[in-house]
Amino acid sequence: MENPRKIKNVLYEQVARIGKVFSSPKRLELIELLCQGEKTVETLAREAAISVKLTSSHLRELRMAQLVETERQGKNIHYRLANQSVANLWVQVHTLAEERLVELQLALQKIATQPDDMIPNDRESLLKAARKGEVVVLDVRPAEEYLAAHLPFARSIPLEELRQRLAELPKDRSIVAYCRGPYCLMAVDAVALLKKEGYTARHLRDGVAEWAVSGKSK
Amino acid sequence: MENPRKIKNVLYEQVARIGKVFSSPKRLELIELLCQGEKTVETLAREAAISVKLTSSHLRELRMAQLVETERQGKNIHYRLANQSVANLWVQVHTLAEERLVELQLALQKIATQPDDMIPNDRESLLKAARKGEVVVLDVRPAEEYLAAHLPFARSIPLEELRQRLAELPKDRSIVAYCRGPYCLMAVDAVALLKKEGYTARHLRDGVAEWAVSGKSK
DNA sequence: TTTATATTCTAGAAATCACTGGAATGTATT
DNA sequence: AATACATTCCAGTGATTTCTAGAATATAAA
Repeated sequence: MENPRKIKNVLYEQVARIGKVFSSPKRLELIELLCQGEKTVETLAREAAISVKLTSSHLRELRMAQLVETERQGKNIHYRLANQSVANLWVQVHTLAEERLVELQLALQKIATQPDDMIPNDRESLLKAARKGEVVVLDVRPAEEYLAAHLPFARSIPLEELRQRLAELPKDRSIVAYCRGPYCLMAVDAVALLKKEGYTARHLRDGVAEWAVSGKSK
Repeated sequence: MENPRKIKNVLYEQVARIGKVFSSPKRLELIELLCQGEKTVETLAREAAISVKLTSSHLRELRMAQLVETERQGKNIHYRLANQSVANLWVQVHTLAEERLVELQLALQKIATQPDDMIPNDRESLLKAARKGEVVVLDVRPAEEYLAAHLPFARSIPLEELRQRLAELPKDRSIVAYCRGPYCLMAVDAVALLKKEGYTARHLRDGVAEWAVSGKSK
């Protein structure tokens, strides 16, 4: 048996490899995007608003920590999370951050313009209402992300197409929009647009990854 | 409303503050120690085998990320985790690391000398056997850690005292020892000692923090 | 075969981090 | 009041990280 101290050092160093991945804001944003489904480097770069080169080097870190897998499809390389635990860990980390960091709580308050716009996280009753058709659950993310995974009973109208496709939505029922999660502004924008057009609309704070942690996504 | 990109940057930067804490091997070890209960700086330094100064500076990082709380008791300052979510996150991080990193799996194999020494993680049946008194669940951590929290039905004999207190243990029943978790060697040592002395002994891979994640610790 | 496209690799600059030693702070003991 | 003890703060050094720019690679299209 080797020196116990050396063995321990190896163990904690290995765990720290995972922690390191979650220590950079840009990488966190890439992970959140990958929680929405597999994406190419170019797409990730565009959606995270950073250069392709920088995206590639952050993805390299994710690869070296075995947290993503890649697959070449023609000219593009598609990245996806290695498994559901990675998405779960992202949710745990940002949830803990929201619990503990006042600065984050304050920044989040800036997003939710009116408090009434956000519905409480009572998943059971939302699910029930959605099943009965009392509310329309609206996924405003890009169509590919909806196809990769979406909440039960959700309909897809990407934010970009929402203005033209308003007619598809009923005015006599409450609309609940959601997007990638609490740091995504698409659902907020969707609600603002819908309310201006005379709809009853609120938005859901959580995205698919957050729901999955509670074991209710589809 | 401000520039959405700037708001997002603030959000991810804040979450990264939490991630950064988990990106250093020494800090991870300190967190694991704090999962066992509150401790002084000196104790943490000794148990993590690093200098008090370095311990203090790592604890400073934990404090600045609001993940620990401190309380002065006489000459000493006691550190404790801010809440259970911090311990849960540690468990999630090391579990993911064990899932994904071959290097970690290999290093862990070096610890568990004989595979039979470790019992499978069937918590229900262990609990049942412990309740009936068919097995003795033995906590070999220091007494303070046992007092802070321990598994149901567990008895405390710190590893240091085990040799002198062997008589307290029955030879006709199976003994299941546990310690701080999978990276702690105390339970392994305890089992080695017990087997040499003619006891039937195995060890539990998980510690209190790992059990708490499944909601079964006391 | 040439050209365009998507991605990675390499090198370098600026910022940050881990760690060490010395000084400072705050509490308990004498 | 003086001393000892536990802990933190500060300054400095070497290592690491983030990001940018240029070169290299691999595939698809012409």
